[in-house]
Amino acid sequence: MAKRSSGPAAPRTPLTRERILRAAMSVADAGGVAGLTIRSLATELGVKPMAVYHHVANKDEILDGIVDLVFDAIELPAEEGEWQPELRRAASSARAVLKQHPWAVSLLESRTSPGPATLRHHDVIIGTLRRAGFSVTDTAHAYAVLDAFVYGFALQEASLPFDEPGDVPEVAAPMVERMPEGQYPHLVEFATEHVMRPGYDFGDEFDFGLDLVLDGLARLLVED
Amino acid sequence: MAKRSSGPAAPRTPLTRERILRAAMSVADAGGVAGLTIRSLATELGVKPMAVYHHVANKDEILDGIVDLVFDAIELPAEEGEWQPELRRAASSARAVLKQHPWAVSLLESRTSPGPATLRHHDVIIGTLRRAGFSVTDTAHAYAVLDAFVYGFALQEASLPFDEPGDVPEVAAPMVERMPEGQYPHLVEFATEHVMRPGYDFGDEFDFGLDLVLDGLARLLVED
DNA sequence: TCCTTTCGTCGTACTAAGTACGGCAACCGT
DNA sequence: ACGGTTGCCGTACTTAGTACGACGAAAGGA
Repeated sequence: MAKRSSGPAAPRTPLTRERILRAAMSVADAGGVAGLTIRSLATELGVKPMAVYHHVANKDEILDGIVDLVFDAIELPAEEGEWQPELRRAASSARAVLKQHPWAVSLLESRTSPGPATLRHHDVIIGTLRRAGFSVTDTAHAYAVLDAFVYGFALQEASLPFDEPGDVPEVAAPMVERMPEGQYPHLVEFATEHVMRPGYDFGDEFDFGLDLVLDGLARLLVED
Repeated sequence: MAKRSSGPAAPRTPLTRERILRAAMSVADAGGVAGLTIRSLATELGVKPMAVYHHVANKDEILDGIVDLVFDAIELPAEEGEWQPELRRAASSARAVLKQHPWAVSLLESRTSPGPATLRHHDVIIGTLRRAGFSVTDTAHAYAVLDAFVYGFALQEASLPFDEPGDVPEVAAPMVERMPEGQYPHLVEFATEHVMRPGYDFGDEFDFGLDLVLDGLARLLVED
């Protein structure tokens, strides 16, 4: 059988940090962070638990790693484009990615050591704002609102009890039923007259909010 | 010794669901959600672990419970006031409470069965928006942005690696040092020229963002 | 006042998960 | 062919959630 080595530095192709993190993402996508254990991860990789620990120090490092992978998947604004469309695209991408990996949102809070993709992401966004003409102070303002909105929206989406807009009535109806009569009148009105109507999709609220934020920021620019 | 019974229904005053949830909050405040275990909770209560399970079904119920306690602590807008100041007050309160209990933010995502205080909170906010004159659709828009911003901001605050504004330089300086030369130019500029300057406090960004959002919503109202 | 019923608490123990430690085997260059 | 290196695994210890059943104190009736 032919050797598989193709040069001076060709190891055994086994289990790299990279492969571990990818697998960890799959497992988390399938079963949430709670379902991501060293053992489930090892099973996914077709390997015994302790093998993993030769490539990462501990589970926290895995969690940090997959958060950074998530940031890596988010589109960055282009250097050349106008700031508004570029930031809109980046924000939409962020939202889309976070929707695909809902566990990422809750990890954001507990991870305090940002990886390279995370830093790059922040760097490029800040750069876009500065180039658009925002002062350093206003850049701080702008980035804070924008990020807060995107993360917050993702957090809300992640905590929705339904995945598909079509599922809403089936899920919402029993919840409304269980509410004590007249206790939450506005909530009931809101649910029956809006949320449970056909065509409702919470995700649609994203564009509204994003435009509101970007408009507000634009106003900040012209005032100077 | 006198009996302690003061009527027909005077139980033993021992370990109620209420006391358990309060204690769980304290433990989480002290050591984060990770530090909240049935055993640590039992210790805090001066009781053995299994005693807890006579008042709650499982740990998830405790987590749901303390999330609802957090919502309970958030001020509600008053029925009589004007919508803008009232929502501003409610949002500020939410942010303050979430800052005190940073673990709550990450729990929001994983909990899908809202408690009474949570429902009340939503109900009153929706009511405030409706009374202000927002249509049902616009109420949905408005609530989504506002909540996204508040939660997102809380999420950002919770993931800051420092607690006190004064600590910033000590924490940020080594992070900047560790960044590869020229890799993140905007980030470095931002850190050195803004974040590490005396007087910087990320929390100050909240009011800016909140005003931006509320202004945007007000504009929505007059356009009709 | 004593016994019984009931309810709250506890002891024990099982399972899952993170991970330390040391052994072993496959592959490398010589 | 051979020793070293690298990567993988077996075993086992620790912590955490929690099922099950026993124990003990409080409340009510005889």
